[in-house]
Amino acid sequence: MNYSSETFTIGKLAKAAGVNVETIRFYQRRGLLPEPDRIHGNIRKYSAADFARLRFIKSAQYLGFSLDEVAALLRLEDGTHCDEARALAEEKLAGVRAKLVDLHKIEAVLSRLVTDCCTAQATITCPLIAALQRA
Amino acid sequence: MNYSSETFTIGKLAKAAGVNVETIRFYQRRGLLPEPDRIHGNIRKYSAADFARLRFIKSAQYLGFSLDEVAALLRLEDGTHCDEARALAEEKLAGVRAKLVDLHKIEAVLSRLVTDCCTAQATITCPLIAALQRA
DNA sequence: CTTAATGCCGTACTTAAGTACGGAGTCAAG
DNA sequence: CTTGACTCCGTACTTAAGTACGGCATTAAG
Repeated sequence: MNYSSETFTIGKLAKAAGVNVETIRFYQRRGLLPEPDRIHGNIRKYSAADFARLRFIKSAQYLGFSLDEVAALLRLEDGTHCDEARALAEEKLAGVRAKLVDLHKIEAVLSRLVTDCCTAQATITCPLIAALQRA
Repeated sequence: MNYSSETFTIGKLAKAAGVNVETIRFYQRRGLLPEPDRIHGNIRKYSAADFARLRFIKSAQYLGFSLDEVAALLRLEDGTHCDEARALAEEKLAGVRAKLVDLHKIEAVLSRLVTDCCTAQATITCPLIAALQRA
């Protein structure tokens, strides 16, 4: 009966994608994954397409898209809404660049703090904490 | 009676520090701010020191410290635990640098996605979404 | 045939960092 | 002396993205 090697139970899919079983059920409730066919009465049967979709979700998430945004992206999946997808991506990109600017500043402050700390042994208060109080 | 210009009500302090009144009460419950003296029976009276401490919390938070870590930092305030403060900062710094690496990668992917999108009008599917599916 | 592993389901819990709410008391200005 | 703005308190709610739980059914292995 099981002529296709490309079907997964929920457990297999979870393991393959490196996520928790509950996460898949959760994505289903959120509408990010379609309710799959069932076999043997009640067991969810996933296809390679489901696996790809799960990977898509995880990639987009890594790129900073929230699950709501991923859902939006998935709704544009037919390729006729290129502009909208692009707008979403541009927004994300702007956010990422802003975050980069901030993180570079933070890195500078933190690394200065770390080098200052304990070089000035004479001072009574920790220079790191003192600096933070002035920051 | 009010001979000091350096006292705040909770509302004034909140406004001065740019936070919500409830946030101050919340920080008090978390032990990040001391319970202040009360005047007129029951009104919290804050000092410039409280204001400084609040600024400290917000700076540290901006640098990526969680409230728990801020609390730890504040416990080291006497300056005799420079090493520990430094260790915390070094940990944060490592985290920030890792995040920077990731964000740079993400920026590259996203900006390529954005430029690819809609340049290849011939394709049926949106290149952005297709790329994400392969990512 | 039995037992351990899965699967199913709905519901509740988690974490972080606040925000909001409702009712009561108080204070300063007009 | 009243009105509107603060303040007090404890409790409950919020958001995001899951995770965990408990009870029951099914299934694969030994």
